[in-house]
Amino acid sequence: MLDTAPQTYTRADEAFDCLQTAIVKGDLAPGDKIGELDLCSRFDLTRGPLREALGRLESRGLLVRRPHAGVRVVSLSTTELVELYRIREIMEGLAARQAAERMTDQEIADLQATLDAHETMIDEAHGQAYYQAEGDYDFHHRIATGSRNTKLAQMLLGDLYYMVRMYRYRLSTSAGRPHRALGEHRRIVEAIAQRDGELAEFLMKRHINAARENIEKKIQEGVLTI
Amino acid sequence: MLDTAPQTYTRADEAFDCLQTAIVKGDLAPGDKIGELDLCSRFDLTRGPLREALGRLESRGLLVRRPHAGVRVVSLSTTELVELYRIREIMEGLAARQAAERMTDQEIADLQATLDAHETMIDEAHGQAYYQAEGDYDFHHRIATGSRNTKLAQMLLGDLYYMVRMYRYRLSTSAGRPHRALGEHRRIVEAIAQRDGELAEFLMKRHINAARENIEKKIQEGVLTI
DNA sequence: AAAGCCCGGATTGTTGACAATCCCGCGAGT
DNA sequence: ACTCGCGGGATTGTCAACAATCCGGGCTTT
Repeated sequence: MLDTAPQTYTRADEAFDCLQTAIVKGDLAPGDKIGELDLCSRFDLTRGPLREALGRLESRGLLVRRPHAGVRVVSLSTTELVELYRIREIMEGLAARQAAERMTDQEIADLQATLDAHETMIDEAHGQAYYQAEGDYDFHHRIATGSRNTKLAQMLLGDLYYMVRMYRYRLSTSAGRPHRALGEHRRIVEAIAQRDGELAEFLMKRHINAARENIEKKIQEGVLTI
Repeated sequence: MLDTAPQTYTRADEAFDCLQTAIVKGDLAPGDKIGELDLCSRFDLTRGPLREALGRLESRGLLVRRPHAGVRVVSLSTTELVELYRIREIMEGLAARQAAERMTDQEIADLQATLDAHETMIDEAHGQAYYQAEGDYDFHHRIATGSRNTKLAQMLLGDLYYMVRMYRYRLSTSAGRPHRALGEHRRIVEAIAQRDGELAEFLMKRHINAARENIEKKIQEGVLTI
C-alpha cells in the first residue's frame, strides 16, 4: 500500500480539533468556564483523550487551567490583543522576506491566482466580510508556509492565527478595508515575485500595522468591547 | 491560611517539568525514541499524567509523535537551528524595545546587578562556560518578562529558549565569546536604562545575529555536528 | 447586619485494566 | 540471494472506576 500520508487519526486529535474550532468559531466564548463532562457529552468523547487535548490547548495559550478548579477559555485584554499584532508584525515580516527568497515560481503563481479569486469574491459579495476574512487567512497561511522556516510557520499557524481568528469574528472586518487590504496583498505578492525580500518585509509589516491601527481605533470608539 | 500562591502541583505538571529538563540537559538526546513505560518507571509516574505531559511537549515542538508508533525527541537539522536564531533575532529585538519602554527602574537596577554578578563569575571561572550559559539565559529571561508582552514572553520562555538550550550544551560557548557577549549585554542594558527602545532593539538584534554567525561558523568548520 | 467558618456535593486528578495498532523477525517465492 | 508478505509480541490508545480537592450555601459570631 502506498498510503503513507494520513496514518491514523486518534481520538485526542479529534478532541483537539473540535475544541480548537469551537473556540475559534465562538461556540466557546472567552472566559467561559467549561466542565470536562460537558465537553465529553458534547463531542462524544471520554475524559482520557479529552484531557490530553486540554493539555495541548493550554500549552498553546488558548485555555487557562487552574488545578482542581476547572478550565476556562482564555480572555485577552485589549492591550494583549494589540500586543499580539505587534508580534504578528515582525513575524509575518520575516515570513514575507524569507518567502520572497524561497517560494517556487509555481507557489507564487498560485498565490496570485488566490488573490484573483479573492477579488471576485469581494466584488460579488458586497460587505460579506466572511469570505474576506477567510481569504485573508488563506493569504497569510501561504506566505507562512512559503517561508520554508519550519518553526516560524509552526508558531504562526499553530499559535498566533488561531488566537487572532478567535477575536476577529467580532469586529467583522470594517467596510472599507477589504479593498484596501487586497491592494496591500497585491503589492506584497509583487515584491515576492520580484524576489525583493526587503520590500516584501516592509510592506507586510506595514500591512499588519494598518490592521492593528484599525483595531485600536475601533477599541477607542467603543465599537469593540472585550 | 494565606497561601494563595502555589495552588497545587499536579502530577502532569511534574511529568512535564521532568521531561522538559531531561530533554534540555541532554539526558534524552534528539532523535531518541522513548517508550511510555520507560518514562513511567524512570520518573515514577503513571501513564495518564504522562500522556498529558507528552501532549503539551508535542504541542511545543520538543517532541514529535506518530500515532501508535511512539514518541521521539525532536531533532533539528542545522538549517532549522539557524532559522531558530532568525526568529529569536526579531522577537528578542521587539522584547528589548518594549522592555526599554516599560521596565521599572528597579528592574533595570536588578538587571545591571545581574550583569555584575556574571562578570565576576566569568573572571573567576576561566572557560567555565556553563555559568556563562546560565547567566546568558538569565539576562534574556529578564528582558523577555520586562517587555510586559504576555504572549511574547510566553513564546520566548516557553518555546524558543528550551529549544535553544537543548542544543547549546553541545557547542559550549566558544572561548572568546563570553567577554564579548557580556559587553554586548552591557550596552543593551545601557540603552534600556536611557529608555532608548530603538537602540535597544538594534543592539539586541545584532547581539543575536552575532551568536547565529558564531554557530554557522562552527557548523561549517565541522565542529558542531548534529 | 455583615463577615468568617464549615460541611456537603460536584468536579477534577489519578489509577489500572482492556482493546487496537504498529514494528520486527521469519518463512516463502522469484 | 534478495524481496515480499505475514504473524507474534510489544507498545500505544482508550476506557471506566477510585481518590483528592475545590466551590457554594447555611450557620455562627461580633
